[in-house]
Amino acid sequence: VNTLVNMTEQELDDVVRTMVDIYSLDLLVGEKYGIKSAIRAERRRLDEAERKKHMELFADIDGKQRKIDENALDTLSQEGLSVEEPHGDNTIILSQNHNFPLNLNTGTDPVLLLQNSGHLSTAVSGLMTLPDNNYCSDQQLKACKKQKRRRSKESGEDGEDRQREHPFIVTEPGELARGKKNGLDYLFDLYEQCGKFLLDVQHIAKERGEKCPTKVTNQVFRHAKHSGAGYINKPKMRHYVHCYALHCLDVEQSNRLRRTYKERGENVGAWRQACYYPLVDMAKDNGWDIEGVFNK
Amino acid sequence: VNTLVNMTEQELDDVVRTMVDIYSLDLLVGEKYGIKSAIRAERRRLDEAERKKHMELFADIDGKQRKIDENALDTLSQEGLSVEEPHGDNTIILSQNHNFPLNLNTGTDPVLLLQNSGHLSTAVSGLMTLPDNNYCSDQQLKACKKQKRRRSKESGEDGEDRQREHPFIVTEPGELARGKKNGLDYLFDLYEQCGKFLLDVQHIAKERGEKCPTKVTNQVFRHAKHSGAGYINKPKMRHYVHCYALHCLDVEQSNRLRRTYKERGENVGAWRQACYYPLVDMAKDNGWDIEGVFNK
DNA sequence: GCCACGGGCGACCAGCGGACGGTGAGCAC
DNA sequence: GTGCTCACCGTCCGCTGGTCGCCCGTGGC
Repeated sequence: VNTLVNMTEQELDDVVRTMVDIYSLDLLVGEKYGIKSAIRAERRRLDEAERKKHMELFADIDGKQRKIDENALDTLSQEGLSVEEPHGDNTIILSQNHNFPLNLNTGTDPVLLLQNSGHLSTAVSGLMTLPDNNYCSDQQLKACKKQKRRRSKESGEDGEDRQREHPFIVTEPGELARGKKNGLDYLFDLYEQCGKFLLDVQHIAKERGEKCPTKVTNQVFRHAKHSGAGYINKPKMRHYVHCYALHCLDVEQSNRLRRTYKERGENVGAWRQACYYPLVDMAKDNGWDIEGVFNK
Repeated sequence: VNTLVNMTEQELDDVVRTMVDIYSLDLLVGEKYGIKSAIRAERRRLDEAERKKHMELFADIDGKQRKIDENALDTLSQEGLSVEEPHGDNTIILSQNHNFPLNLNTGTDPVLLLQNSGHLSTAVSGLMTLPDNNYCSDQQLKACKKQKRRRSKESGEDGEDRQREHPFIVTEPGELARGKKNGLDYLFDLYEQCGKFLLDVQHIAKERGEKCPTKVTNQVFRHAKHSGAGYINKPKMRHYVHCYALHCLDVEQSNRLRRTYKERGENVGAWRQACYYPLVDMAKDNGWDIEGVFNK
């Protein structure tokens, strides 16, 4: 409990990042398991250890408070552990809450935070009208992140009470949907956006030396929503995945399908169904040769 | 809804397997999302569709029952869908419950199953002393898999009421632990076994064209347990992960550490802690050169 | 025999991946 | 205006990955 404690935060971050990378390799080789998480855990443990030391200094000034402080710290750091994920929230401004060891405030509305500390220091008061706050003190802040927050109006795409998106219709490539409908080009664009949001999340995670998703996870959807892209949601994106896949694997065929189905006046559901078959055929026909198509 | 239905199970399996592989590539390139699951879903949908057709033939014979049959089927097939995973259970005998579409019985004690049907047909009786049975009928058999089962006595490693494993002590390489203790060589052997179980699970999954884990998942632990390796469990394996990692990355250093700590008479906890530092140093020192060590 | 230590692993939890189907928007007439 | 089609996405669910701490095995005395 010495070498590491003497390292700077930056050094630790590097170490963790490197270990993470080693770990991935590890997995690919299929030999060993979990260095990454071990290191992450260790890092957190050490962070806490350091914090504790600092606290002890404080405590020495006020001996009586000491026990309490330490308990509080334990609780908090435990919270800190379980927070890891929600980091992703509110991170549109990429370089904001960087090396903040305890990320309790990160992603929490500043106003609410103030409320909380106030309440906590004065005892569980009856003044609290917000049920969430009650829960917060009861459950030791566990649910704070779930708090409703005002719509972030980052990059224009705002929208007040978020209406349901217009349904998709089968459009041929380049065609704009008429009436209150959305076209398939727009649908595919949503996937591109999703990809961008994934990159965002990955960068943020790497920057923090934390768990870094390899695919579009719930967290990515959350990030998208908080970044103002409320029109992106899991059920929808999952629904049309394979359509987008076809589009990526074989634009020609995808386009042909779109034209055919538009011509026939089929609805989106039918088109969506139809997208399975070329994919399956593709897989069946040349099993492995398809790889080439994927080289971006 | 024709091309695919005409394919044999075998063909479908191939297709799915291929699609799965494409999907992995997909992820690596970081371009698209979820073909695999789409195909899996589609496959299930088709399976069900076929089943339904069969049922309709049955139903035509007894028109009155038809509605009921279909409802039952819906419920059951829904069950079937969510079961996917537990497939892994009881699979030590690889070729036993193969193409069983609804695996409700799979992994359930035959005796208990009998009890269930009896009770279900006669109403919720007061004879039931097993609380689980109640739950079973209430929750439409959802919890049956959770039922305690008699210990499978596959490959010798039996053990009646499974005692807690002896604690580990720090041993030097090759040294057998004295008294009621286990040595570190044994610990590392557990990880090797874990790796074997992972391979098992992967093979089984591939064989079935189903989700195939890339690392040691809960399912692998389950498989290990059901295969008679009850002495392997998640908390333990996770606890010592990084020790095993060190052992794999640098046996020399790992061995040295073991000797030192044995000499000093340190306990396992201290040794475990100590295993972090060489790893971190390793990562710190030559960031990327460590890759070489991983080439098996 | 008895006690104190320390660690094995049962059981818990948040959040994940995945899925369904009720609203309610939308267009045709 | 009216009706009825259909698909968007709120909301659910079985698990998973990750963790904690109780219980009890264990060795020293």
